Amino acid sequence: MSSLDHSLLALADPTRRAILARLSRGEATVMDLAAPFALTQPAISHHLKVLERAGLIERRREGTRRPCRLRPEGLAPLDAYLAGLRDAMEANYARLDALLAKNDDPPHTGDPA
Amino acid sequence: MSSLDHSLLALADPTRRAILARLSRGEATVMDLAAPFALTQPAISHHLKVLERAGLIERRREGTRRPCRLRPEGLAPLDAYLAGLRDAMEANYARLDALLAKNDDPPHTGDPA
DNA sequence: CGACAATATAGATGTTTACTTATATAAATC
DNA sequence: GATTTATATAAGTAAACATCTATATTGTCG
Repeated sequence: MSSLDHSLLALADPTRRAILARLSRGEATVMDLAAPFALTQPAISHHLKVLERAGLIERRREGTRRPCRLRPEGLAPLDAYLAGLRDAMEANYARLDALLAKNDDPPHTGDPA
Repeated sequence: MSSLDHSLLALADPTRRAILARLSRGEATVMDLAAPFALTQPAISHHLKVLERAGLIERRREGTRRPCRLRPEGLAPLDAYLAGLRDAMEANYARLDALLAKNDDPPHTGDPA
């Protein structure tokens, strides 16, 4: 599974985005995160694993706690993909525009009604 | 459901990203798209509906065909979200860095080994 | 070492999602 | 108007996912 898959799957869940939003206000432990979300601790642990696999967060050990924090580099694969996709979209759009502009006389497919 | 949800859910599926990649080489009909993907036509139709709901593609009528093409504006919600997330991540990171730099003497938690 | 605290893992369950086949709709062509 | 072509919708199924409860792990403190 590609890094892009992991990133997009991680972000596709609203709970995980909420966790990221919470983490953007600073480090938090699993219990910290579980509280505002009306979810059990195992559920949060699982979400954190998904976010970690995606490279969007990282965790350190602090005694029995495992505080998480955001990991900015984790966005790189997504950024790269979106940049490429945007380029492709705009290039394609420009090409279509050019094509449509050229076709003042309709082709053999009875196209413009 | 937010526009962001729709975008991320749409992109989270590899088949749908492959469809976008194919569309970046130009317009295509449902049958055009079904061929290289070893999927049935209804499956593709469903994926196209998801992509359209996300605003990532648009379709026109051409007789009995429904050619699809990419829709660049569709990326705006995602771009906005990612920009905000990146800012939050970097701000948080900078804040942590500052914090760690200030703590040359370790705190009461036996932190740096 | 024993009890407690924070997190992880396992197993089970309900819901969603991707997919299939079969059928319906819509437009073109004869 | 009947047949064919392109797509959409419906109904069913299997796999994936988020979630829970229960339990295991790991580290701290008395």
